[in-house]
Amino acid sequence: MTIACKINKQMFDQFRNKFPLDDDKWTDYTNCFNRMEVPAKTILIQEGDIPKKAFLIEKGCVRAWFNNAGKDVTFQFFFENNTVASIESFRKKHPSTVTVETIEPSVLWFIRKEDIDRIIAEISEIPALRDKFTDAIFERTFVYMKHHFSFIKDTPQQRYLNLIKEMPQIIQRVPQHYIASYLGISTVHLSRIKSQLARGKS
Amino acid sequence: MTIACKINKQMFDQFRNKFPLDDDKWTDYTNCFNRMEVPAKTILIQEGDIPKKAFLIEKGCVRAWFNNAGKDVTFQFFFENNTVASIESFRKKHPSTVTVETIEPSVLWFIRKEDIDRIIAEISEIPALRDKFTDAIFERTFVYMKHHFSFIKDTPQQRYLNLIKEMPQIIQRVPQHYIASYLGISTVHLSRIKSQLARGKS
DNA sequence: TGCATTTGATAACAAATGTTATCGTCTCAC
DNA sequence: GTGAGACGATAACATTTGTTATCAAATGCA
Repeated sequence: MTIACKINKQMFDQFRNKFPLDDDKWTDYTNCFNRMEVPAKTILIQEGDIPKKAFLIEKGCVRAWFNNAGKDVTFQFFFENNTVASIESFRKKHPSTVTVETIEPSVLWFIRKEDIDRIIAEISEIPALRDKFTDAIFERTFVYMKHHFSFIKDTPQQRYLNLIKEMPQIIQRVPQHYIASYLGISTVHLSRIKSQLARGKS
Repeated sequence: MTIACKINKQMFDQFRNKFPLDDDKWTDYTNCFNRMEVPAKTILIQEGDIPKKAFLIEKGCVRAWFNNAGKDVTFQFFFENNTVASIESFRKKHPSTVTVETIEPSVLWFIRKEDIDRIIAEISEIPALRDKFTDAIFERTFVYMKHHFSFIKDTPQQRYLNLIKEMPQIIQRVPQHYIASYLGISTVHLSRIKSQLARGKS
């Protein structure tokens, strides 16, 4: 099921100029990534396990979800070039509170936690890269802040409109009941919102 | 209205052992903080302005809120020993998207952005302190993640119960309509939740 | 002290949202 | 192919939540 190899790293070329590293280090780091192709509904991280890997998506899409009173609640979606990790588990060494699962057949690059830790430790000594890392964490924080904002102030319809504005592809690629739980509403209500919008526009 | 001074830094002693710094640096850093006493409803950061200061609360409480279609929506509460800053504005040099305002008469210590930037740059060269800083950002991220979780999966009543569990003091110290908007519900509904809980328990 | 304002509870009604059930379409494994 | 299950729309009804209005108590300020 999993086909891993260490060749064909041209996928990473698009990121090359973003990291001021010499070629040796670059090769070292990109060599930590292993390619894998998996079908839809493959579980990458299991809720309750301590995750040992993070993933970069070359092709496909992925969701993070958790079980709430028997129902599955989707927490986040990931698409091409997103990195997927249970950052809270990585940081706190707790079991993951979410399951991470492919939605489509996907091409992923995985990297082991030991390697991530080493790379972070190394780049933290280089101010420019350390700042990049800090920026990345802040960006993630701001995304969640924005979600918090949105849940406090917006109606479900507005949240839906925001979502299709920010991730238009989501409509085509993600089953609607995942989107509904991500928005915190029932599938029936999402369906109603869609038909309202369709009627309103015609 | 603002009484600032540079003496009486014993307030900071409680944090002394958390920071592996020599005494000179410690004095340098704590000297960047200025004490101020302000009445309730003092605006510390104005929505739309580029904030120049951050605050540490010695005594009192503070809320961050923003204007949404004419209504004020409370985003976050702060109590003793919390630090208050518009981190997104600091990081991105954007105008603040929230107003920060005292709820009670408060004793605060403020620090200027230039000083923060210098201190962060300096401690980033010391691995132990750099890690503390990174941890702090992650912690903030996890708090917002938890909020996001909660809005997706919990009812308003559950969110209210969570809140009084995590910040019991909030009930005594914060007007209920601020709490309602923080929970994303109307004041009437919060009132109903409270009376339901009271009836259920008796 | 006394008055204006803020705060909070409650009722009545309106609107939003959830639940359950049904149906048609689509997809995918065999 | 084909049959089971996944998916999405819709209806009918139940429940939750919001809105507006009213009142009483608490609070702050002149």
